[in-house]
Amino acid sequence: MNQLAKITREQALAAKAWPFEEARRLLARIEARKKAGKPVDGVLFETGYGPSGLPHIGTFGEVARTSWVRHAFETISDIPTHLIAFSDDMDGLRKVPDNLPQPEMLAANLGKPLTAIPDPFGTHESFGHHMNARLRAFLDRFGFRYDFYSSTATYKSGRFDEALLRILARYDEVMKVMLPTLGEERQQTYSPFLPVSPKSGKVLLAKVVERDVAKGTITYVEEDGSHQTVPVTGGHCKLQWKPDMGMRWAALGVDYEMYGKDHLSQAPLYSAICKIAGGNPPEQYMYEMFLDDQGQKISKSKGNGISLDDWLAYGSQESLALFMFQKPRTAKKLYFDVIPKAVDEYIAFLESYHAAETTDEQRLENPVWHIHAGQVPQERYPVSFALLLNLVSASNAHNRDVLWGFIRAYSPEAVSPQSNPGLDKLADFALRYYEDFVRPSKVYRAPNEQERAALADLAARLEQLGDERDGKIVQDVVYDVGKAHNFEPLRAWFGALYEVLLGQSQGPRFGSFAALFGCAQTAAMIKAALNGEFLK
RNA sequence: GAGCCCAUAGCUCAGCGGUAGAGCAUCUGACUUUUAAUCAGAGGGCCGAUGGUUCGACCCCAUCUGGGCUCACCA
Repeated sequence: MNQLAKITREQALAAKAWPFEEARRLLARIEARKKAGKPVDGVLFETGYGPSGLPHIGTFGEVARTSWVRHAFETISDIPTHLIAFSDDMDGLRKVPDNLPQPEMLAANLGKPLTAIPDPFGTHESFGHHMNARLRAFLDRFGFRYDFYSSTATYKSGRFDEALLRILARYDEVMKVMLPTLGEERQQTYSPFLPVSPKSGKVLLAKVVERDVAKGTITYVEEDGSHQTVPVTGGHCKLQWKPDMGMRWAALGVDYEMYGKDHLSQAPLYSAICKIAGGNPPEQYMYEMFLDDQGQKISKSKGNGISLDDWLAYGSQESLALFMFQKPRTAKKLYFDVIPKAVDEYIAFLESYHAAETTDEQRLENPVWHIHAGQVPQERYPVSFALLLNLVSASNAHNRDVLWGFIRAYSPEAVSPQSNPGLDKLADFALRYYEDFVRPSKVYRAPNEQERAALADLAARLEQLGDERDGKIVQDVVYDVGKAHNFEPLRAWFGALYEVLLGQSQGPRFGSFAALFGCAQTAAMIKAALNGEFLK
């Protein structure tokens, strides 16, 4: 039961699953710090978030993956860990996002920090605060452990001041790093410091004409052409995105950060700035981007691929976590068809985790150990999700009770929604899948004269059966009716049943279906079909 | 141009140092009072190419070829 207690540090140190590989890199970093005589009071993980858009499936992936490394680290070391979820809420709003209320209000506030713009939803202190709350709700929903940091609040608190002043003092070095990465035009006006205009409140991409290291100020050209002097500290200036990341690494002492491949080429810049700001760049891990079924990059504007909500509508959270766990450095296709596979793979990993012959060493390599942070649930899934999906579409089982009837009939061992809540959830996913994908493709047809008479006959016979639950007896009746009405071959009779009643060309054994669905209910269903109610 | 990823059965992929695997598809059989489902089994791979390391390589290293993606403006 308590697998966690049996795992030894030696086993964890030898484990090959990628979070352990990462944890060992991190441990080596910390050992080096100890050797250098520097204090080691904790290990800091960071994940970043841009709050001008809602959290999405990638946000989940990044935080989940970082959390797995964190947990792996905790099993090989007693050094305390922290994970910062950092929100870039001081960024100026560059364009009005789609699908938000009050676009004209947002347009009027373009350029201002997100935390200085009213909340278009009207529920929070600012737009930034609103989005931060959404992020936190998102992270809490999945039970992530984290410390939330607001960029605005951190700048204002002075926590970045020391690093900011160092960057001001070593301005030329910063420019030497940054300028080669910029276009010729941008080089003319570039400054790592973006002043927050005392006049307009906007975060300005302004040309800096003077620096005073002793006073800790810069003088820049305002939008109206005047010269303005502001401190670089205390939230009066924000750093450009790339230096911002490096400065933050230095100021907060970040030890570990992941990013998508789109950041890869920028990463050396972050590290260079971090060193200039007096820090030691963190261990970094690049993960690949997701592709759609055509192999194209998933982007919000294209609307290809699937969203987090899509996944969670048809598959479990655990299955999504498993997908994120597997091969982070391979560009994987993320589209609808991978969900059932991920769900069943999760079930398979769960089974093998609990199998008697599985060793603790093997358990450490099993994704479910990571996904559940060592506390792997005992639940069993004797029926696969693939079978459930087949069952629900083949059986027309569009309500839970009927579906559970089929599940019991198919399961090799006793199951119930109470004792198998996970399976019950899968049943819900299967039902939703049915509603969204199977039902719309159904095509009902009207019965011909022969079929009409037979169906009426069958309805009457079913009513006589009352609450008969033996599928065989009911099947005999169905067969009799077909014979009595001279269907040749007899399969035409069954075909008619499916096409008229279920709107599909194939279906479950009809007797079993009627027995589970209820003979009386089935009779009522036949009558409804005869009345043409399915043809609309 | 720079960098990253991928290349294994018809398809989608797993395997990452010790005699080639799964799912789907195909075929055969069993069961079935239609089909489907289910169960059992079969066929199908010079593991992209060439060198190297090794007693031994799909697995490690180098080079090459093909495909894909990311960054080259702004965050």
